[in-house]
Amino acid sequence: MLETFETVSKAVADPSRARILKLLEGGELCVCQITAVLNLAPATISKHLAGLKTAGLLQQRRDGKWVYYRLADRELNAYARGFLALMRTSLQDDPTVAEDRRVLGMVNGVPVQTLCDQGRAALPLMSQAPSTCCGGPS
Amino acid sequence: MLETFETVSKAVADPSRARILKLLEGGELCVCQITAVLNLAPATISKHLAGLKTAGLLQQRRDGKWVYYRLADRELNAYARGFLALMRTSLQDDPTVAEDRRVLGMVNGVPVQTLCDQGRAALPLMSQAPSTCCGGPS
DNA sequence: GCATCAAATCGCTGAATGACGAAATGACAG
DNA sequence: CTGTCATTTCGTCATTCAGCGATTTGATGC
Repeated sequence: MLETFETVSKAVADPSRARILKLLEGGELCVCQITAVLNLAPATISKHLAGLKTAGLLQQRRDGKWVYYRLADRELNAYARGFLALMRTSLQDDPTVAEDRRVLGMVNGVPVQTLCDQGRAALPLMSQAPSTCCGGPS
Repeated sequence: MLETFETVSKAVADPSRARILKLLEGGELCVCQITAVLNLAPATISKHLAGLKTAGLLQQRRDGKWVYYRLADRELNAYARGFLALMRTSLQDDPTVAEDRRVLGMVNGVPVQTLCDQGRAALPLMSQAPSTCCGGPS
């Protein structure tokens, strides 16, 4: 029990994984969509998703070449349920989470296929790293 | 915000710190009492307590030579409040937490002064490590 | 003052973990 | 069957962190 609690809380206690959970509150997403929003290496995202799934926080669905993840709705252990509920009321006004949601909006405007092909370059305008274009730090 | 959330969730996501939080749900305790129950080095306990305090989960009170810690009731940030509430409904039936409560019962039967002097040796019977007395593993 | 003692801090070590690139997996198209 | 491509796994590196002993801090009492 303590072990399960530890697994779930450790899963939540990482900024990248917390961002993923907040992203998925809007509904299921393909791995490459999550990767585009968080702007991390696919291997890194994959490992985070595996950890969240192990903790019982996420469920998985395969559709052709793509794998979609969503917040667990059944099969969740008692602690996963509690933490997901807590997440839902947390970080609502966090700037990073808000920015992620904004980028997700752009990501949703692009077919998954295009996104997988081109990654962040597929997004309309403003992408890549927090860039210094148009007069960033000198 | 994400940073605060991370601090609080990381603070909770450790078995020893979770045990401390569960212990303090029964009311404030002196450092040496917590040390006796968890059976860890004082330095380790002190570091955990400092971390929990930094996260806004605990408050501190000095009484002579002793320092008492309790769950934060005011001054707690939004996340600390949420996590403390979650903790209260979690691990209620966990064996480790139950054992801790049992040991705490014995600790409460001993004056703090005696406890500080003798540590776990001050407890009535059954103490030290999960011992193998009376026919443990052969 | 000065000794005492609980607690906190410092410095260290071993283990766990986040991030990545490279290679393996597994589903699909031809 | 073979190639392609999204995802996962593997191996590695750098960082973080739990735990402890040694030392310092700070309040008490003589």
